[in-house]
Amino acid sequence: MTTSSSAPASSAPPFAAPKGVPDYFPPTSASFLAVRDTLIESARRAGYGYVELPVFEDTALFARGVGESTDVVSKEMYTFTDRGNRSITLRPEGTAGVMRAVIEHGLDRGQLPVKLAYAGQFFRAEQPQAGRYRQFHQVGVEAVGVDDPALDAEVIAVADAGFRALGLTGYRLELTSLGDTTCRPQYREKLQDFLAALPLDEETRRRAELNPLRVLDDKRPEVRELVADAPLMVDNLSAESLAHYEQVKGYLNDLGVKFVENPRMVRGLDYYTKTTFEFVHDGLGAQSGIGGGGRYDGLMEQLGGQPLSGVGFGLGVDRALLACQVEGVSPGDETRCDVYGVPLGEAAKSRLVALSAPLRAAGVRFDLSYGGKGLKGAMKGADRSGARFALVLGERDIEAGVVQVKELASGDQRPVPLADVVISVLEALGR
RNA sequence: GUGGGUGUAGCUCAGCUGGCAGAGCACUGGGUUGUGAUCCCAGGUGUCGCGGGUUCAAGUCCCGUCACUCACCCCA
Repeated sequence: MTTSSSAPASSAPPFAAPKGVPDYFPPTSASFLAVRDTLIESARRAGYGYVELPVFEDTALFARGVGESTDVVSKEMYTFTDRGNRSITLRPEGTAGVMRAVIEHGLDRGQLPVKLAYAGQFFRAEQPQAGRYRQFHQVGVEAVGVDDPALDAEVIAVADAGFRALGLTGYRLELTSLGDTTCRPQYREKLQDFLAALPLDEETRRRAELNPLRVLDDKRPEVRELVADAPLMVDNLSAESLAHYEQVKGYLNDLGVKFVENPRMVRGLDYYTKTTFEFVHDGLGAQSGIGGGGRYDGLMEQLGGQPLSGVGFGLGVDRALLACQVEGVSPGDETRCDVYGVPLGEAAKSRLVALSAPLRAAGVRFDLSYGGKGLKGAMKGADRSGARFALVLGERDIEAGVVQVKELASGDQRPVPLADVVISVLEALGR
């Protein structure tokens, strides 16, 4: 690397990442990958097949699927017009896109349920905050086509197992039911009547009109007190929804998944029905939800497909990673390489470069010192790489047909024949 | 969109009521010519976010501005 001395030192970098988007780089990026992969693996173990879907879709898909009146659609979408004059939106959530793909490719015409998992980034133009980014990452699953409470429980268990596999313990699962198309409208009216009689401020009154459930979840103590006696959805469920809810709880007990009921839980997306849940972690600040989901029985039909039920979740990779950091667990924590090459001179360098191919092919994570650093600098590189062994090679070694294998932690060093390097290294690593 | 907090070295941050730019980590070179981490020595570490004002004198006080951040709202 050459340094340019012509440009004056400047305090501000020439470019900064757009507002509210995270950069992940080593060593944190290793944990990020591990979190994402661990959560996907949990879904894979339950028979969910991976789907890779586009990051942008027709704007109308989200407007119709997520709901026009939601905050997400009304003010948080990244929407633009493409060169064909189509309105395009960067996906703010995952379920609508999966449903679109299921319908478009007729995945629901085979055996049901269709069980799919996805991972990727999502976009919402919100004010950034701890754990809330404008580009964030989720792992999600959707199970479409079977209205079985055991499936609700499975989805929840998959999320729980994923978090547990990460080593997380400081979270809880909150559960409730939002009812169905018969009982929810009735309850909503009942709740609005109750709220209308309360001395609420203008802002809250407006919210009561738009989404009365949300008022129940207000953080202000004085409001909480006012709504303490408000009617609750769980007390006004239809017979069918109530039975469904009870069975979900029963299956969760069978699965050994602990939960607490929170009848005041709010979901920001319109499509949820019946079972809804959220994984909450204390210690993340205000954005405490590390995952959430539920059942969405009207969504497929709403998007022009068959009237099939569905249930799924979205788990926040960024927030799960934060939770890991808060709890002091570091998934994916490993050194950068196993073995590090230290060449002395050009001849040795070309020998080590040549060796890197067979070593890596044998599964050894191998790096070497570039740039002609000299022994001291190259050894320093070996140390910083976290490698267990250094391969030191100089003129004397080449003449003798050997390479020095040095264990960095102990300082022990021994020559091995150059011809047997790969085998010797594998042996030294205990493989 | 609305509030609070913070902007000093690559990173984490000191710097009291105005008076010469600081520490640790990291980085580079050296301390036996073929050995790192430890130890010692030397060294870049800098528009003190930016602009204006007050003052003999501003990192410090005032105004503006931008950025970051936390929170409201909302949510993964």
